[in-house]
Amino acid sequence: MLRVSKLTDYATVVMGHLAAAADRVQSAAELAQGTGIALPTTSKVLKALVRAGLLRSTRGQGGGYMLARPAEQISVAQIVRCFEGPVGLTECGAGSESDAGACEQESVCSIRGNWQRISQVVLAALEAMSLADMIRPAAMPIQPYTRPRAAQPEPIRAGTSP
Amino acid sequence: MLRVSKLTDYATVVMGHLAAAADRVQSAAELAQGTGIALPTTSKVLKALVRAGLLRSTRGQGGGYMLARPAEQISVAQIVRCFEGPVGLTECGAGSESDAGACEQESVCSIRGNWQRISQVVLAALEAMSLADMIRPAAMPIQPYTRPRAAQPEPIRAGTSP
DNA sequence: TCAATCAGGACTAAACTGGTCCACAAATGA
DNA sequence: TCATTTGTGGACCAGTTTAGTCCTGATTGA
Repeated sequence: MLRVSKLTDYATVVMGHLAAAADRVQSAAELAQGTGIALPTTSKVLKALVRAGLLRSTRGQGGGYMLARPAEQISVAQIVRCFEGPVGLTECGAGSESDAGACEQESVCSIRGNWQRISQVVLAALEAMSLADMIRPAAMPIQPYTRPRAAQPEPIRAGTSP
Repeated sequence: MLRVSKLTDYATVVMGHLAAAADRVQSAAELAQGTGIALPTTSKVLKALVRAGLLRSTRGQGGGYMLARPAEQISVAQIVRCFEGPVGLTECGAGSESDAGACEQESVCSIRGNWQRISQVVLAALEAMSLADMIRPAAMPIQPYTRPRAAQPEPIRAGTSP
């Protein structure tokens, strides 16, 4: 798939919703209704975003969630990382100390370094886009895409209701 | 994860192995041994690559696999697409005619267009790198990555044995 | 004809994801 | 002080996906 998980997708939508009314505290219920995402799921997403420091929450009556900082200072990469962990297209070296020695095909593994570079480009794209850009119709601070050859993938999605 | 599947990963390794000895037919067993990937799995990967037109196979004694065209003319995007389907980070609009109407949050869904652009950058990175580049130590025809701010993800991987 | 080799697909086990729910903690206002 | 509102943390489950294996058949060359 090379997809971002649904929760990540939801997160961008929820964050977008919060960014659109940046100075107002909104409760999980409000956000759930506003985005069309089920309340328990919205809640789950919100909790993760708070833990990651992207949102601030207040409890009690009149409580709810707010962006922890201006939308311009929140990158899509930060949101993605919060649900997907460190961004990288392959998992070589990312963890498993016990695996040491598993990847012995030195001869072939120049491939690894190149995968890393590809991942960095992906990461750069995610870093370059802020939440503020995201809620603007077609803002895009990253370099344009030049179509390489023939037929290409169809559009994609974000923000579907569950 | 924002990961490519293991099969995709294996595929780049196997293709790399074939590219390294481009004029020689190699059997599945040979490749399995050469890459350290289990034979049945190697075989599965090879079949998929043939079906996608990236490899040519010959049966019978002395049979095996070869690149369908020079490594310079095979992009990483083609390999990825063979296992992951159309590249796109979110699934909005990718299919499900029955879902029409599910994504009604028009207000928020400028987000969707922006996800599409991010996906295009990813795709461009994958298109830009050929299999030939991939087996060269650090070749990288795509623009360098400029580190955005503080701490960042660790390295990644490709080509681990199963 | 026989052995080597690929082709296609079924199948299983494990892992992951999405989604729900519950018991608890904190804030607020009466 | 107490009831109510709201977030917190974690457990849990069902469905899906993924990785990996295996089997049966087709093709080819010796």
